[in-house]
Amino acid sequence: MQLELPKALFSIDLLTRRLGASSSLADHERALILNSQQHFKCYMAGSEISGTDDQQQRPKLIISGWACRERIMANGRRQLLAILLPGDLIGGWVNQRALDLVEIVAITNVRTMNVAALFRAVEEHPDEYPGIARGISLLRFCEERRLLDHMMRLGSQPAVQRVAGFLLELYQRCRVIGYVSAGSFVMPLTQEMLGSALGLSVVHINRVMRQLKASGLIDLHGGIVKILDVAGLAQVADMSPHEGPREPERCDWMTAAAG
Amino acid sequence: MQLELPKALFSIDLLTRRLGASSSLADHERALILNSQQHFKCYMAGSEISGTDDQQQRPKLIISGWACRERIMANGRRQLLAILLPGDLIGGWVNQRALDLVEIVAITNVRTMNVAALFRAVEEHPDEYPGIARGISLLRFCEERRLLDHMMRLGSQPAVQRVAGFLLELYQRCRVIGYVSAGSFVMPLTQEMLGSALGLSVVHINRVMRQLKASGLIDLHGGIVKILDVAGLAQVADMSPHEGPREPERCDWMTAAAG
DNA sequence: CGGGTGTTTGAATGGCGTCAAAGATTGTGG
DNA sequence: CCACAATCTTTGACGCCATTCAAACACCCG
Repeated sequence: MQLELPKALFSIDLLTRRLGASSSLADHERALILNSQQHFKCYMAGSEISGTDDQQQRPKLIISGWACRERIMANGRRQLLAILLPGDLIGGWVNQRALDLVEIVAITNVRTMNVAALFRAVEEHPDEYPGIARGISLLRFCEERRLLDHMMRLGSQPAVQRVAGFLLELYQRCRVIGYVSAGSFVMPLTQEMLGSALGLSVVHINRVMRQLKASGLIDLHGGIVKILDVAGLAQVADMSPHEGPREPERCDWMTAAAG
Repeated sequence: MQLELPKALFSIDLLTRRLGASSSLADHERALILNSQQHFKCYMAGSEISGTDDQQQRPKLIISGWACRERIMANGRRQLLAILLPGDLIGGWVNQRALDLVEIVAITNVRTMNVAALFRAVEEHPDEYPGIARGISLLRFCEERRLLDHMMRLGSQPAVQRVAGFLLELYQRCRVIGYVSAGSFVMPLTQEMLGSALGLSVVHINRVMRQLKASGLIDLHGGIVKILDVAGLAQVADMSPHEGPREPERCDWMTAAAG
């Protein structure tokens, strides 16, 4: 289930870029990140990355692959609370969050990096690594905001809007980490997983996807999603098309999500 | 909209009990809390306690009254993300959370206490006030956990379960802060607000409430909810009644929610 | 080639929303 | 103290969105 792998090629870039997204890092901060390049782990698709009983909860960074935070109810239904992409942090350290008690499961094969040493260094000398500290906070903040966005979808949007908004979010996140080319990105979620994330049945997910394809908003073939009309998709995602006028191009969450 | 009020009577008890819930407080910690008994504010029902533009975001403790975190979508629908009761904290300080950017609105008249001075003292000398620091973390942790629970409701439960679970949560929270007597508590949420919180229409909330009353699980008159059958309500909340057997009395979230 | 998993489609059922209108409750002013 | 408005609750009828059931179709892998 867990095999040690040789040092990943692009993990340095990924980690540096993500932690330094908010502010430029000083040289000694970059050096600290470089020294943290170790303790990789690999999880097979479907295996558990972090369970509810996992007390230590070593903080990790996802280097490659997709994962999700999922909770299963007594009635057997499962709910995907969040999708985790390369460059996302998991595991708390201080000020443990409720999110960190939710089980994390690998969707594809996932490679992670243990950032416990890096975190410890930043915590013990917070004044020495202000850029990294800000980067960590920002990453967590963004995930929380995404969680609230998702809650809005579940609570007050019909199926088409939910799917549209969710796809847009994935698109924007993939774009930030360089996983989009020519408007397309690999989307390894099955329709059943999409349903579990969005609170919809598999069958209905399928129908909605067909509808979005027919509308010329997206294209979907062999696990590759192509966003054909970002603005149109954003418009669908934000409001039901039959409810009154709306100022054009006010996709504020797009710019916000790019952080 | 905001009027200074004389020192509240029971706010000391409330604050001490909530911050000391996880561990007993030292004498100098109690003293710090006592010295923080000032800067009260009162908000009328329906007014905004904390907006998205409110940059300073002074941390406050709700002394009395109910409030909610709400977000409004482009299509006009509003979603209550969380209900805030006396003894709940609002406003971040360090490590700003995404939740703190959501508008907070008073449901009833609300009295709050500014705990900025107390927070600052704890942050500057964390080793001196370990009990209070733990208490603050615990309060935040509990709200996050409730948020996830609510997300589960919205994503994967039908109407009856949602309402049952939500009422049970309110009941447990009211019980902890001493607002339950003889199984009853005052519930100032209108059915429209319940609908906004649970992603259901007013009409359907009404039907579900009638159903719960007819089942002998709750009683409801004049804004007062009486929980007649806690175990039964928990059973309804956790799983749909028609889906297979289920081990009795495994209401794990009840004990967890009492923290 | 066959089995397993994921996708696609149809038909039927039902949960929940919408519309509409009639009570019930509360608060306000004369 | 009563009348009145405003808000909230309750109920019925109707329609639609989404689920469920069922089966056919595609794809991947051993």
